[in-house]
Amino acid sequence: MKLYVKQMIVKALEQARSGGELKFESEPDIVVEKPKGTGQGDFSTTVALTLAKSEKKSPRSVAESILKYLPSSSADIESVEIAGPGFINFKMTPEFFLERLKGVARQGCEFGSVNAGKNEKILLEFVSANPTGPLHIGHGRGAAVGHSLSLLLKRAGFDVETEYYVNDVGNQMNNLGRSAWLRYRELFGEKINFPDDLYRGEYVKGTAQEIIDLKGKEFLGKSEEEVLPFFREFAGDSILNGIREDLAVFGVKFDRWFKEGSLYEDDLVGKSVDWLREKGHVYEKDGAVWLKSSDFNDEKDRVLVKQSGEKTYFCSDIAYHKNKIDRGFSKIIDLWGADHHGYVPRVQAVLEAMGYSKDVFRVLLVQFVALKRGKEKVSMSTRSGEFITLSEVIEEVGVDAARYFFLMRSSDTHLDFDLELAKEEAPENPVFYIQYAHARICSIFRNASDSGMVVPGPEEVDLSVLSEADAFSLIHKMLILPEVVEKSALAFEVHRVPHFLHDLVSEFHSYYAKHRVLSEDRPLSLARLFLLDCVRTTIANGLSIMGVSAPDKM
RNA sequence: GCGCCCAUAGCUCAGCUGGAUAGAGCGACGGUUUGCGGAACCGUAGGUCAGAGGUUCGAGUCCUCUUGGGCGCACCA
Repeated sequence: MKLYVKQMIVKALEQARSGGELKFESEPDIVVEKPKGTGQGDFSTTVALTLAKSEKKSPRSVAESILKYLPSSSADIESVEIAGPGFINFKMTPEFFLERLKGVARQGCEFGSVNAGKNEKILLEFVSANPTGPLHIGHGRGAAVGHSLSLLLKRAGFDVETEYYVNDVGNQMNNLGRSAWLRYRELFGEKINFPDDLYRGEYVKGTAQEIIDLKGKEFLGKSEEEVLPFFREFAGDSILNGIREDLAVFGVKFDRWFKEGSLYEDDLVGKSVDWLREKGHVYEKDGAVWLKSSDFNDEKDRVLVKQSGEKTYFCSDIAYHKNKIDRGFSKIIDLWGADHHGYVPRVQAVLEAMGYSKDVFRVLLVQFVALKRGKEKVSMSTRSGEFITLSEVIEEVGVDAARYFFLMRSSDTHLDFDLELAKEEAPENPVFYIQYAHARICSIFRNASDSGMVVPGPEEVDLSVLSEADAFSLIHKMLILPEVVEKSALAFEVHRVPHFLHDLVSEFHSYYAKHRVLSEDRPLSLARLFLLDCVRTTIANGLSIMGVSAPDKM
């Protein structure tokens, strides 16, 4: 929609230049926006202000030069005028908006899709929590943001795949196996002094019980060495299955679950090290193998292979990221908890050492979630294993509210998640505010069909009876969705979607309160039904990006 | 000590590549319905955009410093 105005300005600028009135060399950035104030038209541009300096003229006189070459009125434009320090304001005709409104109905659930991504292949990795314990609320934020981001990017025309990286090797898995083994013996009555550095959470007892149910006392009396492989794998699989289930309940699915272990099966890890060594980025010191990451903006060098001969987590991560790029993605995006930010330069360094372009890899950091119950902070201590799990939160507040709350804030600020507010079916709860609007519209449709009226199609509806300013304001708002999708996708900022929806819905409720939809005036009723159907579509499409349902009734 | 993130109304937060008078929600106060869902609507109060410099025609937005908070600085994953 703005593009249309922008193109007009571009044309006018070109003409003004060939007419000798302006002398800019390269086309300036043209900002077109919806003015905040009333009486400032439907669109506004600041080009004249931007150009003023290089043209060595006052902004207003630049604006006047541009204005000469703009159509002062047409089928789409009602008027163009200069305002304030040099803004050029456009007022559009009703037909301009009404035609585009019909477009919303024609596009239906496709409305809001754009092709800004041009089918670029993106791999989005998120959650990727170690299978050493159930997902907690922080992972929930990552899951909601990651999944919605994938939906958003798809809507914006990217070819997106999602992936969960399963860290199924290494020390933590050994610790998990050992924890299960100790709990197993404990369940048979042995007195265990449970070490602090192992997993103390209740869930490990559950896993131990599962093993007993399956294998009985088969392992009793054996050495840790003997039983560890079984316990490690069993516990890991059991917990991973739990994670899968939790995510499924949350509506989050992955295209692929990528196991760290598979990198070792194909020796991709060893090959990556060899390859880096050939390039001269690897050296040996103190019996370990190091990467010269300090050559690539990392603060110091990093160990790839420990003295013990074991490879570090970083080492397999190198192979993993190389593998991702080799699979043909032009962009790989990782969503990490903010506590991993120190790890970013390291991965960037190694990818650069490997010769990949800097902007292939992008990390999005998601800040912490503080759980609250009203004013009270709910303490979360991972050490004791006493944290609130994602599934507990979902159980308490529901999928829709949980997802909405995770998505409503910019992910680079801390999030206060208020359990009381999220589960309240009250006006304070923003999820219900939006869903309520959708249900309300559906309810009007039900009433309409009771009196023999159906929402008309875009080809048959007569919208000329829509004249109130509120309707046009509502239409303008709806038509912004494609821009919201494009901009938030390019910025990787999902939170703009719920903010847009909240604004839109607020205008709808206000319209509803002022203008009765169903009345004796049949043509007007039909036109308003059509208008609301488009609002409904817009709400539903927006909610679908968030993975939140759009209910017909509540 | 070094590095990253954050600081906007009483609270929780928006503010898109710098643009017109800084916006919502909640909370507070007051109002609206014998009609389409009152889970709603309308109004009032509430701000030195942490502080100080700087760049600019123009700064909440960009730069520097200070203060305050979060996080990270492993041969853990």
